[in-house]
Amino acid sequence: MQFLADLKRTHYAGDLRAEHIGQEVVLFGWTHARRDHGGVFFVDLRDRSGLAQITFDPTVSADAAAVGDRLSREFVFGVRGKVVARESKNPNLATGEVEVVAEQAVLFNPAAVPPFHIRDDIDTNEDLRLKYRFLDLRRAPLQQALMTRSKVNQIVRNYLTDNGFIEFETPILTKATPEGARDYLVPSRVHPGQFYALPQSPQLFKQLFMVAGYDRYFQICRCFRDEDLRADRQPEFTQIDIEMSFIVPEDVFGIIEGLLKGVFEQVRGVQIPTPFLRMSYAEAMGRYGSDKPDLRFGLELQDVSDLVASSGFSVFAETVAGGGQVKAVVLPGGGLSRGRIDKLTQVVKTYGAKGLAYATADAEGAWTSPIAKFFSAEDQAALSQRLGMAAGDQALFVADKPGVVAAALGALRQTLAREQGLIDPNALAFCWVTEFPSFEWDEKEQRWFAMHHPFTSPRPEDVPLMDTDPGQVKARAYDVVLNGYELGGGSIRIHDAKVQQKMFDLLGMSAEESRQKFGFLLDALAFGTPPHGGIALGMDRLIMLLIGGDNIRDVIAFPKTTSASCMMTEAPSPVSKQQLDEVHITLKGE
RNA sequence: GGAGUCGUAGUUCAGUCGGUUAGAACGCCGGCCUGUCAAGCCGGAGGCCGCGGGUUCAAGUCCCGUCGACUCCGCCA
Repeated sequence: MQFLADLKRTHYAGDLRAEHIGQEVVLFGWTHARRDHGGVFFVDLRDRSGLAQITFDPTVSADAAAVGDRLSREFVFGVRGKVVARESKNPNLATGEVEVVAEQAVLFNPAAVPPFHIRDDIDTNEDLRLKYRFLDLRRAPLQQALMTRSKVNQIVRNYLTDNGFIEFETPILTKATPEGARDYLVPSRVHPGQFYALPQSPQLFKQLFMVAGYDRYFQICRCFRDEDLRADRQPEFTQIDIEMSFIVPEDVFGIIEGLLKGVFEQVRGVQIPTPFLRMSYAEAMGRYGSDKPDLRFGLELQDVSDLVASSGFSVFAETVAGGGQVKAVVLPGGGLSRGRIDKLTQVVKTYGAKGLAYATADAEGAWTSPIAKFFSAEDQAALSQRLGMAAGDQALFVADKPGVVAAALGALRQTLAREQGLIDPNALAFCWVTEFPSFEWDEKEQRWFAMHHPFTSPRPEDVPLMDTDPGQVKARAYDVVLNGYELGGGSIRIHDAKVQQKMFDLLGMSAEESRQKFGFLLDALAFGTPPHGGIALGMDRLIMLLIGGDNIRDVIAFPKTTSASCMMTEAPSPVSKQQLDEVHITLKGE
């Protein structure tokens, strides 16, 4: 009987249990560890399901033992044998009640000594693990992340298909877009000097599916943005992309809530309550200093601008007089040392704050604080009361422009919560953030930019404001947020060619320019476009949050480093002169 | 583009005030061992101290630059 041809795998190693005792099994896998006692010896066979202990006993099979004797770390082998109960059980192993006594074995392939230990609790530098990603991927945590990812793909497809969505593909080689993220460009060989771009998202294509009448579209698609990386951002990432016709935002919310409910139930076995909390952008920024608020803890931002406007503390008074804000976060129980506050001051400074004022209240609301001398006893009591401070509570203040106050205190809030252990690791705090401004003013370029994208519909009642006060226009846009991460975002789109043209005008795009860049869209809007809208969810972030991780590299099989390189393939890399010639490119300085 | 942290054996780290031959654990190689669980015991090999300059009688250690990894700011419609 030959392995592979006659002897097929009967089980995965990690699935063996007491119920299999007495059965003959065939296992294939890698040598995880080996414990040799001179006579009988043990080899842990590892496959994608886990480990099983193989016992090689020369008195059972000398041939099998001879094969087993050659096994070293990561050698690939197969074994046939009987499952037996162990003499001494291992409660730390899922298969710890049983072992397989080898009767026949085959060495398929030896292995070089791996550059790092292939173990679950590895502490090796990530760059080395990325260089040998195929070894890192043998580890259970990564295998589980990728298998979870596969499962989510299937749940999403089933759910959306069951709800009448149709899955389509859209081009990867497409047209460069003037707004938004930096494009990855692909030179054209056939058209010298011209370029395709990789899609930042299939935005316009999915809208055109609506124009074409397909009504409900989805795609699990790769998107590309040539911007700097973060722990939750890769240059190529995967979106669950959705678009629907004849809808209002609530329809999108319902579909997404049902989708996420199903995913968390089937993957984590938890019930998440729906509908999710809805919160305006203004409220999110005001209370949490973020458009993606982490609602797993309190520490809300509180405005004291009116109470300090006429105080003797000129930093606060002048900030308010200049149109700024003074806001505070209160840490119940306080106890932050001077050294801790210095560290937190560094945190807020990275967001542009000039400093961090602080005060500890007593039972009467009187302060112990370097700035206490600037406030009367009445002022101190009034501020303590406004902030709801009990004895010993510590307030941390930032005074600045609203944007700086929000960013600084928002980050401070997050840092404090983490350091003080205020976050329940099992909590899942979903919410929708709505009513985003349509436009933000760019000081440097002295023009309006679309906060979401230029195809986002303003609220109908705000359309006239586009002419008079663009900063006040609210968009029919929405983000779904989980634990402080933006899980996805979308909007109701413009389906009126006149409004779309108005949008391009406002963004400073001439008629010729808009026609050249988006002529096909303007054409489409003229040919019977239904009201429509949609959303895209970040698949990588979703998986990361599902497994309780904090870095999307851990849920991507072959991720890139923060400098957008692949340590394994060494991409990007130089190309030959001939390849450059074919696409009509001359390198600078050559 | 900017800030911070890190870079010493295959891996994870230590290395004092700049001073003799750069250490430990794990891994690796050899030997012993019949019930281990990352087995154990004995022995051995293994170093471009990221790279380049500088200061010094002397640099893993101090200074400057550079490369790479990570985290963050800017950026990410």
